[in-house]
Order: sequence, then C-alpha cells, then structure tokens
Amino acid sequence: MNIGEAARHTGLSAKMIRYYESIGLISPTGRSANGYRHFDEEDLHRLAFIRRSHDLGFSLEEVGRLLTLWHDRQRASADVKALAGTHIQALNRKIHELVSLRDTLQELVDTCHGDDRPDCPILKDLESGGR
Amino acid sequence: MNIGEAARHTGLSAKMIRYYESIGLISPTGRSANGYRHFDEEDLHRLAFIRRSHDLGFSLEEVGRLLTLWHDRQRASADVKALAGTHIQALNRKIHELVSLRDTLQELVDTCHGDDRPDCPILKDLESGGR
DNA sequence: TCTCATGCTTGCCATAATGACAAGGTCAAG
DNA sequence: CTTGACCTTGTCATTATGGCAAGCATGAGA
Repeated sequence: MNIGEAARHTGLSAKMIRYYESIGLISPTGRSANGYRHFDEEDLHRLAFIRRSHDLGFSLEEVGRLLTLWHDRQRASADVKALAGTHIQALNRKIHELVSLRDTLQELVDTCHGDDRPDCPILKDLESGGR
Repeated sequence: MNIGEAARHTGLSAKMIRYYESIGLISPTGRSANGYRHFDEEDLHRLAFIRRSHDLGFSLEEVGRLLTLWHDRQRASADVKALAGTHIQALNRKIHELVSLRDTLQELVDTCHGDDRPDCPILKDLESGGR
C-alpha cells in the first residue's frame, strides 16, 4: 500500500505520515524499487494508534512515549495511567484558564450596551489593565 | 524610559516589545542619540492595553483590531462587542473540545487498574482507535 | 508510442508567539 | 580604565501543519 492509500485509511495526511517517520515516531517503512514507501497492516495499526492518541490531545512527544509503552508489553499499566493522568491535569489547567477568560470576557460583553455609542466598557477594561 | 524599564512596567519582555513594534502593533518609538528606544506615558498605556488584551486570550491579530477600535473613538461599541463575542465563541468551542477529551481520558484512566500488570484499557483504546 | 493525469519523492518556506544566544555598542559607578 | 548592566540587531529553535515546486513513476487513453 502506498502512502496515499495509507493516508486515506488512517485519516492522516501523507505529509504528516512522512513527518512522523522523520521524527522517529514510526520507523522507516519498506520502499518499493521506485522508492515509494510501502505500508503493511502493522504500519497502519501503528499509525491508527498515533492518530487516536493525538486526537486525544497528546503531543507528538507524548505519543512517542505511549508508543514505547505500547510496544513494550512488559510495561506496567501504572506507567500508562500516570502519563494519561499528567495529561488530564494539563487539560484541566487549560480548561480552567479558558473558562476564567471566557467568564471575564462575558461579563464585559454583558455590560456593554453594544449600540452605536462610542462608549464601551470592554475598551475601558482593556485600557485600565483590568484593574 | 528605556525598553527594560518599560518591560518591567508592563510585565512584557523587552523582546516582545520589540516584536510588537516589528509587526506594527505599536508604531516605532522615539530613539535617543545612542539608538535606544524611548518610551513615554502613551507608549506605556498602549503596551498595557496590549498586555491586557493578550492576557484575555486575544491573538495578536485580534489585539491589533482592538487597538484600531480603541484609537478610533468614533467607533461604535457594537464593533468591539462583536469582536469580543466572536472570541468568546472560540473560547467556548475550545473549552468544550478540551472537556470532551478530558472526560474520555478520565474514563479510560478510571477503568485502568494501574498496577504492575501489563494489561491496560488505555492502550487498548488507543490501539483500537477508540471504537 | 506519445501524452496526460495522477501520485510519489525531496526540500524549502510559512505560520504564532516566544525564548535563547551571539556579537557588539553604551553608559554609569567604582 | 574596567566591570557589569543594559541596549542594539540578527539568527536559530520551538509545535504541528499546510503549501508549493521540481522531478520521476506509472498507468490509461489517443
């Protein structure tokens, strides 16, 4: 299977698959005589793992660690759980941060009359540095 | 006032202040004979506006638009409100996305026994593409 | 067989916002 | 006069991704 078909199969772009190879997330695949990359079932499986991990918000570096843990079947599930736990904490921090921003901004928007008068509480807040 | 003092004053880094100048977020400040940038009260005010806007999660491009609206006092508050509203929507989308990721991941972590056995529901999910 | 479309290869450029580093000029205090 | 702190500009790196270009491969149709 060529890279295009592998891309359609996994929902990744051909570009990204080459990139994953270049940063060592997947080992170099076999090449046909013409130099085209050749993907087998195992490659697809690994790519699907990468796709899913990345969809869950893991950075590519974290995906790499997950792949290692996945590959090394001796590895304790505690390690995977810890990595996922760290990621959840990061997600929670980010969520709280965004919620806080949104609430602040929503308050400002709510107090802005929003008609064609030039006076605007939002600008007032930005001006004053939120004090 | 030199750039270092302006940086301490606004909580921005000197590097970022130069960068904001380079992308036109602030107009080139005056220079002393030695070539050092020179910041007056108005510059500081504008930098504080930028800092606050950026802290509220606006991209630098959006900050630029806010600065334009701020500068043009004729501008209707409706324009500012609309820009802020768009930003709130983006924040909400991002928040929901992250919450969804976190919940999925939390479920997986909860079902992972996390001891030293190699069997792990998290890896199982990643393997199967979450199906 | 010639040609055209499609697909593969590599490599370079760009993004957003920031840090780090380097090499050099400046200034004030000791 | 030296030292240290500060300023200048420039370059490189980050993360993950898209786009473009030049060149080769391959298969189908004329």
